[in-house]
Amino acid sequence: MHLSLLITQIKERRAMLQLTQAQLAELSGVGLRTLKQLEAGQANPTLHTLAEIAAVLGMEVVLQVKKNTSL
Amino acid sequence: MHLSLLITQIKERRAMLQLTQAQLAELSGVGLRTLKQLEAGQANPTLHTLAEIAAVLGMEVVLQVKKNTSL
DNA sequence: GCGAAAGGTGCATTATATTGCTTTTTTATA
DNA sequence: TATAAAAAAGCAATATAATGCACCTTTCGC
Repeated sequence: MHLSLLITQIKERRAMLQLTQAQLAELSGVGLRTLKQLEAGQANPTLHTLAEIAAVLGMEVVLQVKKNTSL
Repeated sequence: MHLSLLITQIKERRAMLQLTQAQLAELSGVGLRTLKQLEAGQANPTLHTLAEIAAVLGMEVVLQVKKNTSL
């Protein structure tokens, strides 16, 4: 998994929308401390938390089938 | 967010690969109880748990930009 | 109908995600 | 450079995800 990619996407998207961490936290209903930890890569967020943040950023969490399946 | 959609995808994918919950739990390293709760819709899994399960199923968790952005 | 396999659920414990508060560090701007 | 805004980090409390175990229900073969 690429948590770092998700984090990058969130940070870039937030910057694009010109939102501060505090604003995104407020809009998403997620605690500021939680958002900070997530962006700092110091978190293993729940699906709910990730989805709430993503929603405000105009994104959604999806499961995508990978090209090269090992099983 | 559509937790139900993610759940459906996981269950269908597992069925497609002809894996039992016990087998998927074993392969992903996730507790059987955890997987059961997830498939039963009684869970708010962490990104790590979801990703581990998805990986075994040949899928990955991604953030997708939605068409209709409200902000 | 019986029995086995798979799936679902109650209960309790442990690990950890979430949170607020405070302080420190970084960034940007006058 | 000052200084204000934003971000990062330490600390501690609370909520809850993850887990195992036991037990019940469903499904499906014989």
